[in-house]
Order: sequence, then C-alpha cells, then structure tokens
Amino acid sequence: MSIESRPSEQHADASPIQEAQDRFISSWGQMAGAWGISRTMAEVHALLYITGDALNTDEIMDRLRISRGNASMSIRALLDWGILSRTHKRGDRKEYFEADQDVWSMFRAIVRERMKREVEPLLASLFDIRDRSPVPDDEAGDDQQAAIEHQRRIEEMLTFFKTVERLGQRFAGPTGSGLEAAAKLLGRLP
Amino acid sequence: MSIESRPSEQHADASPIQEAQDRFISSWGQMAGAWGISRTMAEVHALLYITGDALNTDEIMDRLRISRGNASMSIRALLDWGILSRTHKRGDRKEYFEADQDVWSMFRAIVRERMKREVEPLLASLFDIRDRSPVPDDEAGDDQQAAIEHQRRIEEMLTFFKTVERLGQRFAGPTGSGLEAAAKLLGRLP
DNA sequence: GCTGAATTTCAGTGATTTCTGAAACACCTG
DNA sequence: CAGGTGTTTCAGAAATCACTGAAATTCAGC
Repeated sequence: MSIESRPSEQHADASPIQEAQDRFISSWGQMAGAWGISRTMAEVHALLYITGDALNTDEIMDRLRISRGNASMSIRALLDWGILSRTHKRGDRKEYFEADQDVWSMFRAIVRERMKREVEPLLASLFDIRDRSPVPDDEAGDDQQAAIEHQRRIEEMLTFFKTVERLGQRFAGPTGSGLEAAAKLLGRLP
Repeated sequence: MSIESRPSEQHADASPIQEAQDRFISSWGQMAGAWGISRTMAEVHALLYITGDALNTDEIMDRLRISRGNASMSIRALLDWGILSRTHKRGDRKEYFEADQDVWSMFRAIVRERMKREVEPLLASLFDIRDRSPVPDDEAGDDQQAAIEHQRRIEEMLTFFKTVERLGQRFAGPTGSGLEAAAKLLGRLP
C-alpha cells in the first residue's frame, strides 16, 4: 500500500509551508524558458531545492502530479546539467535526488552548461564564417567595400562572444569561484 | 565534402558574401532559443545586422523566404525589444528597418528586455512568497525548523536575484554604459 | 471621400516540443 | 534463476508554438 495521501485536489490539505513551496515551484517553472529547459525540469528542480529534501522518483511524481516517464527524463536531464545529485538511503533500493543548496554554485552549473551548449558552438560558427568569407583585396569598389564591412561586423561579434566566453570561464569555469566577489564588486551601485 | 543546402535557390547565383551572410543568419537563428525569441525573429535581426542595410518588409520576405504576416510580426517584436529602428527613404512610402550596428548596445537592449520580462516578475514573486510564508515562531519543533529553512532558501534566492538585477542595471540600465569596461576588467584571465 | 499602396491582424494549419503509459530492461535477493 | 523492485525507453497523444495567406485596417495623395 502506498503512503500517498495524494492531494487529488489542488491543495486538499496543504500546509501553509507547502502552499509557499507550491508557489515557488510554479514561479520557478515559469522561468523554465529563460534557462532553456522544460517546465517540468524546472519544477522538479524547484521542488528539490525548496524542500531541501532528497526525494525519490515516486515522491516527485506524486508531488508534481507527473508521469513516471516524464519524471525519469527530467531527472536525467537535470543530472546531465549537473544541478542534481543522486543519493541512497540505507535499506532502500530507490534512488534519491537532491538539489545543490548553494544558489551560487547552482548558477555556476547553469552558466557552464549554457556556455557549452550555446556560446561555444556559436563561436565555432563565427570562426568558420570568418575563414570562409571573401577576403577583401586592394582594389576599390562596392564589392570590396561590402567585404570590408562584412568582415568588420563578424569581427565585432567574435570579439563580443570571446569576451562573453572569458567572463563565463571566470564565473563558471574550473577556477571559477571568483564571481560572487566580482558580482558584489560590480553590484555596488553608483 | 561539399557545402550542400545553399539557402538561396531562387537567387540563382549567390555571391560569396551572400553565402557568408546566409551562414551567419542561420547560426544566429539557431541561437534564437538562447535569447528567448523565435527563430524567424533572430533571422530577421541577423539579416539586418550582417548586411548593415535598411531593408523593407518585401526585401526581408524575399531574402528569408517567409510570409508577409510572419515578417510583419517578427519586425514588430524586434522593434518592441528595441534592437531595430524604422527609417524611411525619400519618395518611398515603404518603411525600412535597420539593426543597431553596435554589438554592445544591442546586447544592452537584450539584457534590459530580459530583465524586465524575466527577472523582475520572478523577484516580485519571490517577495510575495516571502510575505505569505508562515513565520517561524519561538517554539521548537519540526514545523518550525522547516519554516526556518524554507525562509533561508527564499532569502538566498532573493539575494541572488537582487544581485542579478543590480548587475543588470549596471550593464543595461539608463546609466548603464559602464559594462564594456567592466567586462574587459573582469575578463582579464587569471 | 475615394483610391490604392503599405501594413497589421488573425483564424486556420503545420511543425515542434513535451508528456504519458506501458513495455523493456537492469539488478538485486532468496 | 525466478520473482520482485526500481529505472529507462519510446511510440503515440496532447499541448504548445510558429507560420501562412487572405481579409481588414491604415494612411497619403488626389
């Protein structure tokens, strides 16, 4: 028999703290788009963060009212992002999952992953485009002018994203513990 | 190895520079997800940025092979984001659109907009959640312990996003011209 | 106020993403 | 190795998002 006092209605008998947690989960879920992940992934993470508990798949399914498949895939994806970790409990074969409780280290993981997935491929493309673009020669002419300005724009983008990548490494890279301080420094308002 | 799938089949002979532009447009389009906009929006912007020209709706439709409706809506959205501006040409009733040619100012606009759309609402939710959360009292007990830790987690999130917001204002706000320098400063690798 | 060019809107359609549920798989333990 | 428990996979259903094309709207000039 399952231990589920499954809240089939929205919050049948939710404690005040559960209500607050649900609000957090839902807000966090709405941010999903911003992190480039699915709503469910965000909600699973929110649940584990805000409760602070290590939960197993069934508990997550039950609390968020999602299917086993969805839970499994979302958990897997969050593990891949490196913002969830596995644990086990003695005498229990189930896997338990918990979220990093340090907000800064959690965001470092997110930045690291987005760098890898978005900035790096773009940089590679930009280098590639630069290498394949027609090289302006000495002759004057509209084509040459166009080629020169094209090159300038590609260079500017490259410079920008190279800076972004260096910042990202500073923040999120292996040696990247310096950002909290940096943020505080920069954050001092004029 | 060949470069198949040349985008311009109806423009029979694409110039080398057009090919480079098309590659840029396509790479930029793939980043769309990262900026939280649709692929077409990103492509329209890429086209206007990389050509540096002011183009009208028909030219954009033709070059990107998209419908009038899609073009109109994408342009409108980009105008709302503040990274495109309108111009006119003498003796032509059509509207022309051009992209900000300064990469840094363009990204300031993007950051500003994402702050408004994502960070600010989340901050509002977090404040709201904090205010509605049960207040821990003096008595000991599991409920109290849970309430205390819940509060701590909400506070930590709040602190993080308040910092993010201040950083964003530093970078993208009205007084926000300081970031390029700041980025260079931070970017100096260890 | 009419005309026609330019632009916007939007219902319908198409494409993509996410979710479900059940089957397949893995792995203990007796 | 049989039976049970826990996890992953995946085909199809559902939900969401983007795009089209045509009709409606706006607006300058007559």
